[in-house]
Amino acid sequence: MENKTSGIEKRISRLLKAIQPAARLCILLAIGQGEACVCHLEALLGYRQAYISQHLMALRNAGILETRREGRYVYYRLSDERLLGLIREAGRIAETPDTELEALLPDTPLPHCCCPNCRGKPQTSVAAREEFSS
Amino acid sequence: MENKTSGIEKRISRLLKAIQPAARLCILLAIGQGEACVCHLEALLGYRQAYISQHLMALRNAGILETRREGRYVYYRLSDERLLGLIREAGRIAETPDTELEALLPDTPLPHCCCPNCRGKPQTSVAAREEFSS
DNA sequence: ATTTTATATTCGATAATTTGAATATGACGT
DNA sequence: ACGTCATATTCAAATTATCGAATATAAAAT
Repeated sequence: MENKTSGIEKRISRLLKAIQPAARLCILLAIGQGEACVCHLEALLGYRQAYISQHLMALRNAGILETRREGRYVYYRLSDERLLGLIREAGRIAETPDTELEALLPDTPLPHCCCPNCRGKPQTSVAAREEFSS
Repeated sequence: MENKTSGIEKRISRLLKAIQPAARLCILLAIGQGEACVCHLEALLGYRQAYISQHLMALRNAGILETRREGRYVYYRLSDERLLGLIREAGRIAETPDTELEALLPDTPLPHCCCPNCRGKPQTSVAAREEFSS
């Protein structure tokens, strides 16, 4: 294959490939502009711990996520906030009403999460998230 | 795997997956806001015809490209111009200076292209594209 | 020290993607 | 009708991604 591709598309390709799997989009949206620890994502998204960790590792290796350790908890945050905008724009193009996406962004205490940010705090209607999920 | 993913991420995922391969990004950038036929892409990108057609088919199946037949030529265009913005934003996030991306967008006559748009027209500096490509 | 809790890593089987090669189709010129 | 040019499709092999299962590490609690 005589490839005339400049390196730029390859970088974009790597970025898109890293965020493309649905589970990773969920994770990124769940983290949003804030931070989230693994147990939070576990409680929010209903995936198993190891599964989430694998995706987090992939995203970290791609330079998309950064971590902060605090005791036994590890908090993940986006290394570039523009990523959220990118995903939102993709959502618009994919014929998603913007409102639906917003509903996925919240960063609120969860009943089944063990992390300091969730424990003992009041719970919002967002936890009703499980309802409209498959 | 007890998946709590709503359908939105899946739609985004499908979109990103469709445009993610580097060859498809090249194709989409080559088409730009205008139109391009297969032979044009062939001449511009240096891929083989069948290879390009395969990617075009995938993009068409994903609803990203539309076609217009004119004689024996088939012209492809983006079904949604916002896709270019999406790719550009991804380029920015992937630490690509915007100028580099712009250099990939032109829609100019090519020396080795047989299509009506290229044949017989003067050639611009853009055909020097082959130089800085791998 | 040992256990528990939170998170990370490794491994392997299955599934999906990629890409070249060969071939097919469809339109035009002769 | 036949050949040729532009494009599309099919097939299969090689590569790569996905995801569950098992296990490892790291920090706190006991």
